[in-house]
Amino acid sequence: MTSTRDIKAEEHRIIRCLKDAGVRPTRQRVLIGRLLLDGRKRHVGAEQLYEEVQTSGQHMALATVYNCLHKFADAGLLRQVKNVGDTVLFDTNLSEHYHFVDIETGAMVDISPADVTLQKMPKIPDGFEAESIELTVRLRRKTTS
Amino acid sequence: MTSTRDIKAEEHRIIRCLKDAGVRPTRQRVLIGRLLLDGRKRHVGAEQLYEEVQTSGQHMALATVYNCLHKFADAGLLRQVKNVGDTVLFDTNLSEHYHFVDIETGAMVDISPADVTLQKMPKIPDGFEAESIELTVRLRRKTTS
DNA sequence: ATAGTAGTTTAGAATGCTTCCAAAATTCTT
DNA sequence: AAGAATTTTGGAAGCATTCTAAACTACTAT
Repeated sequence: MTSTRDIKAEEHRIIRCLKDAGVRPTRQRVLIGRLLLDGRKRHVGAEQLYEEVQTSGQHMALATVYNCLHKFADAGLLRQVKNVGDTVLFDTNLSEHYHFVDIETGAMVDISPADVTLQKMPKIPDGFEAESIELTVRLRRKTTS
Repeated sequence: MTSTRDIKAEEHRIIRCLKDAGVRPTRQRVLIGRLLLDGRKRHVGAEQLYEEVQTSGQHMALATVYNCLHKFADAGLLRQVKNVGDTVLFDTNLSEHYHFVDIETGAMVDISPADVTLQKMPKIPDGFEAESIELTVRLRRKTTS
């Protein structure tokens, strides 16, 4: 059971979090913050998040969900994941890590950097710097033949 | 100067190549084969290839370009690249390698597997097998400040 | 508090890449 | 050369995402 007081406390935490990140805490952003910035590590798409918002009883334009996600990502509260399918996903796990991706379902599972060692790294071309390193292992369900 | 005879020889090479891959060598596929299966390693999108076809003086529906690219990829003549931007690219380099991607332009440069060492690899989840391992280094142009 | 202003939200339209469609054309087989 | 199967085609449709311009809301200075 989540009391009204708990919700208020949670809201304050989110509002502080948003302000610290330089993001104006609007009603919509606080709600999305509550859904995404709760410590759970997950990979969300706009459409899916939109549905979660509806389920929570609130309404919000789909465009707003997109706006928020991008704003959060720009502010460093989320990370945009670019390796997968047709749809853009956002990752609540901000620490360095990599991904397994099920090519059937698109489901993603994190790979801890402890499980991978990039011993030798290629030389970055002159005039550039690495913005991110993405390692993705695509998985196929084994044929049980 | 490319003689008519050279073109015929090239065409035969492509036709054999397609047949060997189990792909019916239609006029359109042979033309695209001439453009893509010439040994050059590059990353092409449908729209771009469509323009190359036009430039070559031939006509072909855009849908056919998409069809061909997918058919070629299914047949193992090309490799679909999934890490980048909004647009699907196909890679003529079939050997194992990774990519630098300029986040501004989307331009890609191959990374030789000789330049990277994946010393330790994460354990593949039960019931799955790795279909591919993608390593992408996103590059930002250095701010010359 | 209040008014002003800068930033946000909104619904729906617009975009752009890709796929679908059903008819016409082409390729392979016999 | 005829038949069967596969491809091509142009345009329509689909879909995730972005755009738009008007209404609204959060902050700031009064």
